[in-house]
Amino acid sequence: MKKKIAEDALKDLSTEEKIKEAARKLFTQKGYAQVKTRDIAAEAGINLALLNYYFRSKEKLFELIMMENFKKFMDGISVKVVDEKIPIAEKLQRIVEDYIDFLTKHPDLPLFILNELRSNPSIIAARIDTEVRPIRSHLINQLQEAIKAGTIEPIEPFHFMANLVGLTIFPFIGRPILQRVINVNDEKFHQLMQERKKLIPLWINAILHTKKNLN
Amino acid sequence: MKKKIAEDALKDLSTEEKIKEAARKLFTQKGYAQVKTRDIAAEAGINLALLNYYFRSKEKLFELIMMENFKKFMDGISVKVVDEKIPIAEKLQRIVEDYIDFLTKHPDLPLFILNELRSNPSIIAARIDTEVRPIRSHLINQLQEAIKAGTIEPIEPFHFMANLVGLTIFPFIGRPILQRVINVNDEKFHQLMQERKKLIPLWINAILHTKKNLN
DNA sequence: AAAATATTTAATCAAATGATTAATTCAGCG
DNA sequence: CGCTGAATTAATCATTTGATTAAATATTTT
Repeated sequence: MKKKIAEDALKDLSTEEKIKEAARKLFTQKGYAQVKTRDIAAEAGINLALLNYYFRSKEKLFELIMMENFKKFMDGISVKVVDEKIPIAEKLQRIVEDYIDFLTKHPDLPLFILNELRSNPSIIAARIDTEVRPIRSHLINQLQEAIKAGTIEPIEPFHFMANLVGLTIFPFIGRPILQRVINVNDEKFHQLMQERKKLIPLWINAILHTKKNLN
Repeated sequence: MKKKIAEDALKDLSTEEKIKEAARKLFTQKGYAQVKTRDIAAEAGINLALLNYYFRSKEKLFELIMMENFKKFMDGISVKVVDEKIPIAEKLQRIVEDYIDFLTKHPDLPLFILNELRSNPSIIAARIDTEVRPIRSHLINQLQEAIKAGTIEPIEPFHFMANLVGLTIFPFIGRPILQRVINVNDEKFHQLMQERKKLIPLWINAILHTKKNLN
């Protein structure tokens, strides 16, 4: 019964949770094939057999992490967006702000999801239909109403969505390249991401008022 | 000596080239760890031992593909951009058009590079310094001159670059999600990408004329 | 405390995987 | 042809890797 003096960072967790945390970290960072069960065991500081004892197999454990990650990713999008009847400009501000906060906390998630989606389209595909479509349709409807009302210029919903998501997520995905090319340190990077919370809505707004968006 | 009647698509190549092509396809699509040497041998239609005979090891072969991919990725950026003294608006048109054509031909490259860069920062880092910096500095210089001249509103070079690259590349990276969320078929997708050749420069231009780009 | 149950460990297994070897076939050349 | 080196093959090796087992330890229940 040695008293553990704040030993291994967050490691006063149960064995099961230690394994899951280690798996989450490694899988999310490197993907399924790159991570060996022994890596997870080492990272969690537990015996290899315990992984199978608690989670039956590497694949089962991965699927668990996968689903949790995907849920996280989706929740990051959907919060506070669906029901409220606020104007689109203000809604964009909230979406972008929330999602940049989210990406700051989970910078590895987008690449994980994109990779998973490429190598395993079917599993995630279904969840997109059920979980993302509602949000999309709500937002896109609002967009199209604004177009009809003449408030903004016509634009393909695909372009609108690609721009919104691209402007928000890409800096985090492309961070290693961008930061090196433009020569920006970590502190400056985060400062810039905070700026983008205000700037992206402005830019999207500018885009939505640019003529000749169609044809 | 059976006459091969246009047998296996592009497979009148030498054995060495067959292996390389198979490796390029699989590595670029799935990454190093997911691809087994036996997969490459099968895809190339050759005996497993030939892989080591020609390329010594899986790792050597991967590094070769890696470097070629990276070079491709960089050439995609740098063409026609550096020296010419054309105005920034027109230069953007060329960059975007060239790069969308390039991405249409090599849609798997961005994700490959981003993954490689995350798991292996050092190797590629050096090449960014030598190969990308010159282009960057030229383009950024031109941007900052335009800002000084009052032609465009002030903007952080990082934001400018992230927006340009993000708007151009992200639709290709996020294609599986976007296409499903917005419900766009493959033909429509390519049509939209062609549209973006004209639209992205317009949008960037709108962004560059948005006030309060800096806090 | 004793029994029962849950957790943990060390050792080992079987399959997968990267690599090598030795033998065989092929191609060019005198 | 018959020789020579390159190309190819089948078989095998050694290591890695996911998984299992049986024994040991800890915890809970009675």
